[in-house]
Amino acid sequence: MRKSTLEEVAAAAGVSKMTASRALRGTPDVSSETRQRVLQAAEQLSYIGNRLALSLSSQRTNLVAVVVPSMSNIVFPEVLAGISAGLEGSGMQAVFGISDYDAAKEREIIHDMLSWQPSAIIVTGLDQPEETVRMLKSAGIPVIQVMDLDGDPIDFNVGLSHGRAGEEMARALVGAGRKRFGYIGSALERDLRAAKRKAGFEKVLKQNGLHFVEQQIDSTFSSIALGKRLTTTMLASVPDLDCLYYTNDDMATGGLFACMELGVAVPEKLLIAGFNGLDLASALPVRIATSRSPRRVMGETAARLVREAIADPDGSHQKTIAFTPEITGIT
Amino acid sequence: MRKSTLEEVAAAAGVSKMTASRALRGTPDVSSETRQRVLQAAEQLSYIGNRLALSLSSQRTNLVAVVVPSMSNIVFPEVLAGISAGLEGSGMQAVFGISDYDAAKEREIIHDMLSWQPSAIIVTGLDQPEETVRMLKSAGIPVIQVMDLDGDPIDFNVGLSHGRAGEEMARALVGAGRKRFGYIGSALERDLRAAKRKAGFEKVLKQNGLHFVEQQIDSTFSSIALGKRLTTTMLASVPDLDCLYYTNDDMATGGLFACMELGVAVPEKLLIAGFNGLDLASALPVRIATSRSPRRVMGETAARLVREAIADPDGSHQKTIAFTPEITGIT
DNA sequence: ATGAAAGCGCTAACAT
DNA sequence: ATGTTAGCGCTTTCAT
Repeated sequence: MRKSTLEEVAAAAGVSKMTASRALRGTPDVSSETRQRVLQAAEQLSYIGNRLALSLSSQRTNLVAVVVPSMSNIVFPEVLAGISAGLEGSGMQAVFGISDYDAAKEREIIHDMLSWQPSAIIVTGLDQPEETVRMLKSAGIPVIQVMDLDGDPIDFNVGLSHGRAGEEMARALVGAGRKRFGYIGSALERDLRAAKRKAGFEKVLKQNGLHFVEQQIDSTFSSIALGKRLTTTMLASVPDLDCLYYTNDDMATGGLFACMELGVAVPEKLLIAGFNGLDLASALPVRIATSRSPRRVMGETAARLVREAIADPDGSHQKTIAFTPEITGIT
Repeated sequence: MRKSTLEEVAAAAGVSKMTASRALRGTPDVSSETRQRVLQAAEQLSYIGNRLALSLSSQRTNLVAVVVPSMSNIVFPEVLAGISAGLEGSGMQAVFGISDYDAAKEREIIHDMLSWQPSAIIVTGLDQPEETVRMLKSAGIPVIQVMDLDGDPIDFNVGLSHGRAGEEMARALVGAGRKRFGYIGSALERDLRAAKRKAGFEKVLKQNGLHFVEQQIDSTFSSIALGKRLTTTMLASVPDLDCLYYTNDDMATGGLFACMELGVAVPEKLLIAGFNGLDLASALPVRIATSRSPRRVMGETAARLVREAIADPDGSHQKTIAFTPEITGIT
């Protein structure tokens, strides 16, 4: 079955293209009788409007491009869900791209997405290289950078400070009396926000005359299995740690599982700390420490900024919205 | 900065639109000197081609629409990752939509996506209502239904039989000597594949003169927390079960955590069985039974079918590709 | 190797 | 309430 066009629908209804277009879009000034005929003709022909033509002609796509580093860590789908929910009812639609934590790929994907003429673009983090920044700036649409706060925003910024999150966690753990710290990480050269947390954490350790007694950083991405493996290894060589800080909750959960198998008492002997505040973490049979980040809300907030910026392009809007993660699991 | 057009690039390079277009796309018959001038002009103007115009004019978008029910269950991102990877290098690009396990929303999203004139469409499952099926059929593009096998495919089909997966799991558990079965589920009226697994499981139980001694089905979606809660409740009222079958691994993991807190020996006293074969499940300190489904490979396979169908639209292609889940964790 | 004309399917702007 | 004209930015086709 060939794709039918507006012209064919119009012909079938015995009206002009323009009238058919109006009827289909629900413009008020069409007689209800005519509208009926057009709708019926469209139905009859299984007509589906061509948005390429629509958007090219009307000069707006109502597309919101969103670029995240990964889909395999549940936090990003959660942000996306927040964005989608926040866009609901606005007539705008989110389109997602994955950069795989790769700056070059991110540049390419942003370029690709911009070629679809989105009405706004949401990207992850503030650490895009200069060339990408230039591209985003010259796109002439609202740019929202989400999830991080440590850096210079291009335009709008919704996120939290990962440096501070690391600091606060260290402060809380030191305050809880922990002294012999280890660090277990993954892909820090790519996951820059995780690196910022680690840096903040170390800074506070230093202020307290402490340091990481041992650290192990893998080059692959975070996963429960990796956290488990690295923890097993580390505890074999340095059994007297009393606190382990991880890239995130996935890694920390793996660490907890390792402890359970090894019979290490958590948190009495060893306190385990991650980041994110995943649902998984709070269901665990043993409590681990974590910083709860409002991922869905950040997505919803980014969507709200998009809507406001598009509804009133010349208005003066609040450019930065900061969130503070809440630390849980330390008793 | 206003968006620049091909015409402006051409003017800046002192050539016609057509020559500029050829140079930018790398058509062979352009003098390298001219090409240089055009590329430089484009660079200078931060030119980004307008794909709306490109696609409208050339009559192909190279878009592959993909509709999945959810993003909050990691299995779908995994399928998407497989699709994206399988499309790499083909010049085609995946675009994702989420139906929230809602047939009406799915219909709407498919309609929306079709209006972008994708070159192919991948949808989840075989249970679309008639109207949606009609829409897909009349789209005139390859349709690939993924993840399920139990039903009548519209066109291409890549998946596994969830009915059989349930049967096989029941067979294995009965074979392992389990007798007092319970079922813990969630949102079965929406997650039809989970319902098929349960039906297959019950069929085999019946063949063996057995049945679910107790079942608890919540109307919300699966999660670790929900599995934990339902399990705690069920074990309080029926403590003598020796096997619990769950919607999926998330629920089963919650069940395991409940058992750990209650001090119920897994699997000695109670065997816990899920579905999916998540990485999470294999990292658990205690082994649970599961059916490992090849999610990423199904995505890659769907992408392969898309490429083949588009490369050779009139060729005769294999229409159905079946996978068999592997059962693990039963000793 | 380069250019001119026509058109993809729709809507904005202006009639009537 | 309906129709006409022009044009969105690009590629296709046909010249040269």
